Amino acid sequence: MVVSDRQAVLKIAVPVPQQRGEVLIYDYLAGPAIGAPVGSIVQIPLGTRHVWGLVMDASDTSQLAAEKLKPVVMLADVPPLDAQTLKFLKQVSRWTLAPFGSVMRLLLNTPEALLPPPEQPVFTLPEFPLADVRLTPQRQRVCDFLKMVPPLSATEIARETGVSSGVITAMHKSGLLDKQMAVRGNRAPTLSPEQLKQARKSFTLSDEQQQVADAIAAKGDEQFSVHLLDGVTGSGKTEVYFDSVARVAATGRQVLILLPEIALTRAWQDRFEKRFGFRPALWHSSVTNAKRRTLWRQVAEGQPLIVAGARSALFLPFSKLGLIIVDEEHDASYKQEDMTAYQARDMALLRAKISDIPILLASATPSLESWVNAGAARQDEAGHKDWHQHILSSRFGQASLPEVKLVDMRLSRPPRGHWLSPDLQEALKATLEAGQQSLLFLNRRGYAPVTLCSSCGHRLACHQCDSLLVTHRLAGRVQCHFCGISQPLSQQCPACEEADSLRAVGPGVERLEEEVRMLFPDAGIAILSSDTVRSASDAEAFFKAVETGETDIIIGTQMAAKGHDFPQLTLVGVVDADLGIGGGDLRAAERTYQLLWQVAGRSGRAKQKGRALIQTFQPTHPVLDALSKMHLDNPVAARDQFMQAEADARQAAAMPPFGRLAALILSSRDLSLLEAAVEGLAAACPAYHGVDVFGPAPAPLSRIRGAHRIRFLVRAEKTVALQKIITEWLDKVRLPGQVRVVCDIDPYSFL
DNA sequence: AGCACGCCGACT
DNA sequence: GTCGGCGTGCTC
Repeated sequence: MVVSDRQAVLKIAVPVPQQRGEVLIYDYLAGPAIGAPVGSIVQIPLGTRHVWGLVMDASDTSQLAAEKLKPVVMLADVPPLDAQTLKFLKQVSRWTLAPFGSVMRLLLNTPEALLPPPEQPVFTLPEFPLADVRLTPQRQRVCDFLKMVPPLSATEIARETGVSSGVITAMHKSGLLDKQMAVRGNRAPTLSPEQLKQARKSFTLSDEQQQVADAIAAKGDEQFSVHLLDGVTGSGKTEVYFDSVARVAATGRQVLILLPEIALTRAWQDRFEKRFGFRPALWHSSVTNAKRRTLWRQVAEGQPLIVAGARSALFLPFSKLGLIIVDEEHDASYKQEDMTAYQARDMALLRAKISDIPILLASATPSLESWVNAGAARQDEAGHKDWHQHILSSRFGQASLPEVKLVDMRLSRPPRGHWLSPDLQEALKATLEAGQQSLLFLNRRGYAPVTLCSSCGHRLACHQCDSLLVTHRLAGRVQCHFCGISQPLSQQCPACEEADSLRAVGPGVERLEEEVRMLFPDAGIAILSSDTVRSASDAEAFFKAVETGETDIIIGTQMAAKGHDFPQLTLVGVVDADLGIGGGDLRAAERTYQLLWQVAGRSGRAKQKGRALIQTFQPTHPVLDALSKMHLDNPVAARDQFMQAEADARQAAAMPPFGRLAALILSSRDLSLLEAAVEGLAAACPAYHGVDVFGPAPAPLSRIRGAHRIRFLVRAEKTVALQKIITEWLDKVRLPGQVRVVCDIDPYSFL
């Protein structure tokens, strides 16, 4: 059809998860959005519902008949996305092979931000005040206050005058106040000129920190560059990147600081506030709706802001972005593995490249990818020209790196059913007697990872997953760690029905606590795991007990490894260093190294010297050898030696970052249908030079929540257009509706 | 992703 | 005879 106005038809991207890596565009009559520029967010009818879409183009024609076109419902009450943000969304979609509609949803996840602000009740003094009503001092204060200010909400009046909000409602009821409905503007502060000036005030850094900060500044803030800020734990990386944050924020541009969700703790925020004198804008899963709405709109409007957020903050509609920081850049939680699989660190690099701004990657244990890209590896081709590596090799202040000792469990073996070697017991005792704190690290939740029947040998397993049930004594249940299903603990074997025959096998943190309590009955012992510390208030209580010295020994899972500062902690005991090393995981060694380094780094962060005892059955393994050299004169050299060996192995196997990898996971509840689909896909398998397809094989968890999963792995040379090959491959076959395919570019889970 | 349409089992 | 299970396919 043809219409008269040049912009009467809008080409709108719809939030429908179709078209792998491409934009699905439908035509709409512009209606109220006539003249809306590209990037505008509009509400449109789609089927029977209303959804938010993105204007991609305007036109006077449509291929479709006029009666098929529906009009746009409304234009969002926010500025259109700029060209850079649109380009970012498109490229994320093309890179991850996620449909553009799914990527769009990541950005449009805060629908309440798109509507005009809701009306709120506000209160004013009536024109003709009642003379005969008695005014209590509180009421008098409210009246005096309202004479000087515009209409305000009950909460605001209450806050400013120090009365309870009940006073205000009561005053309204008795006719002392008038109530009206009004739209309140954004009252939450962005960065004021005052604060921007404050951000720029000088802050004392150590010589080494200042040198690095200056080197980063010397590269300029006006174009794309990547800085790998590679500093040992406790070296003050945070303060160094705050220097860049301050410089860029002072120009009025927006700054994004990405942190693993778990690292967005009070401690980090306190550090921020200490440096800047104000708090950053926070973005993570538990930020309230009202705050999300405000922040989203401020970001879209281009107001000056420093946003600290988890990986989802990358999809805020920044319009004046000047700098990105990725803290703990090696952290595996930047990798999202479900529906829309993406690696936030890599997408942050993409965002910085598109916006032509600097990006800082900070870590004490950089990922092999970043380490190689920054040119730290000894290889023929140097790192990328835009990348720069900055090393902070000493701890800040009087702190030094902990002394690391390996405990050879073949020689120093604890009795059966116990997990602490005599050496570690001795160290715990000494630390306790010195009035200092210890952390025992065991990356296993619950009481025991395996429960088996001593009569028939049956192992308790999940009905709907390919996994074993974990005994949790504190909760009195056995639980599947993949689907979350649980059942009460029972003493009867479900297979042979023998009574009292189930035995817990292997250690979990709860069982370790039992052992420690037996050894040190008077010590304060606390478990730090996702089961024992669930909420912010749990965390508050936990850290308080550590701070006051009520806790002597912390028994922790992964949760204990990240970001927390325990000044009185001088001993770290790694109960089983071999846990993560086995298996066929590409990154197993790298990840174990990173995790154990971070854990060991919890020790001795203040004045007292710390140490770490690492229990292992394979003390000659490169990971453990490198860790044992942590405290030597040049910890970076020991680390680099390990990284180089890892890099060599990856290069020999042409694996990332030297080659490219993608996983295709097909899943279905119907196994025979799945197998047929897999067979069809295998038959259409691409055959190119420099491309290998492995599989089909059962996926890492061959069954989750009752869905069977089969996986193909595609490995390709670095120069190969991997996404194109996969798209063509999937286009060749038609899959039945019950079989789902998920692409994961650069997958992290193998096993 | 939603949501309606559509074709087969246990109930007022 | 209907209510409702979720398989299939469409949404400008």
